[in-house]
Amino acid sequence: MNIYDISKQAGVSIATVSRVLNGSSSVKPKTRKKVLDVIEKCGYTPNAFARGLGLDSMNSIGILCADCSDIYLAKAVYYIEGNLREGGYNCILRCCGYDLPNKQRAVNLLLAQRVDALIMVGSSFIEANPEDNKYISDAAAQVPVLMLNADFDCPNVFCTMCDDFKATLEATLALLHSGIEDILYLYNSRSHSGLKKLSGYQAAFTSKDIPINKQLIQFYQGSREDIPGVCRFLNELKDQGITFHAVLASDDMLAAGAVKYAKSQGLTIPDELSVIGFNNSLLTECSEPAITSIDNHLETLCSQLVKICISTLNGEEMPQKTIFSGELIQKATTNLK
Amino acid sequence: MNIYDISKQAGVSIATVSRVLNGSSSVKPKTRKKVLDVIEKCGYTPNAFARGLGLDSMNSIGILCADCSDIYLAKAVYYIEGNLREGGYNCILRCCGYDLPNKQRAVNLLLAQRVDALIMVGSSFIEANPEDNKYISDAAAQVPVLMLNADFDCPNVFCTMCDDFKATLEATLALLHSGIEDILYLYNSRSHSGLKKLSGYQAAFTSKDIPINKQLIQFYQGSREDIPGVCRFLNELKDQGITFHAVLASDDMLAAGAVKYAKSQGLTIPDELSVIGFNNSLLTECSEPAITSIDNHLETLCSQLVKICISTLNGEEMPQKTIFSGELIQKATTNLK
DNA sequence: TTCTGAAATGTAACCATTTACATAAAAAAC
DNA sequence: GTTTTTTATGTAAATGGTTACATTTCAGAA
Repeated sequence: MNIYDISKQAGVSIATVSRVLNGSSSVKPKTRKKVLDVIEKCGYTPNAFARGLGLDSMNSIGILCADCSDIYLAKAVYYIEGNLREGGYNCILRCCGYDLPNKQRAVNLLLAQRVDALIMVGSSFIEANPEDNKYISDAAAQVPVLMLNADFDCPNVFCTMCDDFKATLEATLALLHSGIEDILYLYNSRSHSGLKKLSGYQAAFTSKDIPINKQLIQFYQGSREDIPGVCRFLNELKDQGITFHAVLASDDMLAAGAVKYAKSQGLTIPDELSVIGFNNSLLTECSEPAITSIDNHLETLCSQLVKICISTLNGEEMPQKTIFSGELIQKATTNLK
Repeated sequence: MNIYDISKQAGVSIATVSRVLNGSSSVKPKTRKKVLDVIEKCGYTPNAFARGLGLDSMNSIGILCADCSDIYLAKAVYYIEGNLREGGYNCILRCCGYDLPNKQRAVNLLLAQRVDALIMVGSSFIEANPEDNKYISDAAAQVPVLMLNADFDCPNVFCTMCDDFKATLEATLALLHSGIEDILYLYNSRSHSGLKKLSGYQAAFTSKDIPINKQLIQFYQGSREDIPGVCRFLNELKDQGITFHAVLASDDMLAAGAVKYAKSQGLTIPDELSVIGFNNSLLTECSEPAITSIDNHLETLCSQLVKICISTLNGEEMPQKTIFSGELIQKATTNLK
């Protein structure tokens, strides 16, 4: 069943059938109806591959994501997919982990699938060594590249992000203002955004002329899902004599681990330990007490990103960077002024 | 840059280039090298659309999921995508919510994209009214349909699932054996699998000749992410005079709400309230105490499902149903024998 | 009625592959 | 050194759309 069959049965040419299907140029209402009736009767669906070949596009967007089972990235993928769907696009999803070769491979495979654009979800796509980011600019030479929560300067790369630096700066200042100075900064990702948060933390101390205790900057190497592991890690720090009265974590999972740590030590929250997480995810509500967290308006970020994506594909000129502010959502693990 | 350009530069025919690219029939090593060198030099990538048109396949699988931001479904999508990727397939992801029209629409759009198979992630795809499931059998008439955690009898539909009935039966029996009879069954989905769990719960009582208190079967209508809402809901039940000493929840989010409820009432866990969740997700570890939960071996389920998918596409005869057993993972919210 | 221009429709080229079949080259058999 | 068989390669016809351009149709003007 192809366009020829339809054209024969409707007694028109294939061009007319095609026009009816695409609503491109004008077709006489009577003809349109005749064609639509035949299409309906036959249950005909145009062949997407042939259409793709002719138009050089199948309206599909490649979504790259280190790990779509991550509670935060999953939400991002969800919002992005939803917005693209609304816009009439298909999403080809590829999880690629955190290693460069896999990321490169994933990009190449998506480009080979002839996606219209590439969306990189999460800051893990930017490598510390600038030369390693060639894979991004190479991709951008072929299709628009959209990055969520990453900051990368390159033509045809569009970044939509939360100002992690500012958000962390403000959260740290809020803790300092409430009189807590021994704040543990706990992070689990050396990604771009993890480091921006770290500098926000540091900037807060600098702005107050308070020296930074390097022991209070700790990197957690364990699995991203191992909350008991985070708890153990903090207990080990404590055993090493490192003391702190607040934990500022680069994500909610680490914050949840900190809450568990407080429980294991019999510390009251927030009096003896304040905890601030990042992303304001479901985990903040699951934990008891509910965790204060920095919300980065993920839904807005994603809808904006997709808007830019689609507009760019339609040939509109779009801003290369779109930056939103984070927002500290106070819950029960802090007692800030 | 197309196959003709390559064939010209390599001094061979396009058929030979095609054969080199596909490794189909034999090509003289010398010729192969010559062609590969030209391909390499030109950075040529075959046009996936033309390939799709010729082969009537772009090696892509449609993944349908009610909501890929759901902590459990996201993991399923992750495992499925990973296995498909390993097998050389692309994933077209479409979230479609829980309503029939959207599900139908999503299926049709994926079929219009000419996917090789359709994977439905989660039990939400089966409608209560059998007639409404025609959209599944219609789809199965075109491509293999694989269902995760759903049980549907239809040619060309392959189901991979956990025996929710048995798992819930065993969990309920374990509670009964430890002397708790007023067990609240709390669920938030009238999906297929939600109802199977319910019947497991009921069967446990029946097998022990204990009457079932209908007040202890409660449906939570709120959002799937609203843990405080679950807590409020349970408090309302308490206010209505409904008492219980255990909560068996159809997922971990509800169980986390139950733990919050115990806190709000000052009940000790597990002495005054036992809690059992479902899925053994990250939430079980985030909650304090960690929640006893039924693990349904999602990773195994998914890898099996994809294996069946790929084998079926390769023309192998595969079993229509694959059933695994769940496993009760004891943590700190129960004190079972 | 004829002319003019716009609207509707048709023709045919093009998109870039795969592959059945034909043919040429090489290897094996005689 | 032929003939036969096997292996390697080429030719050309699909695959099923889109669309530039050519042609027809038709309404309104002269």
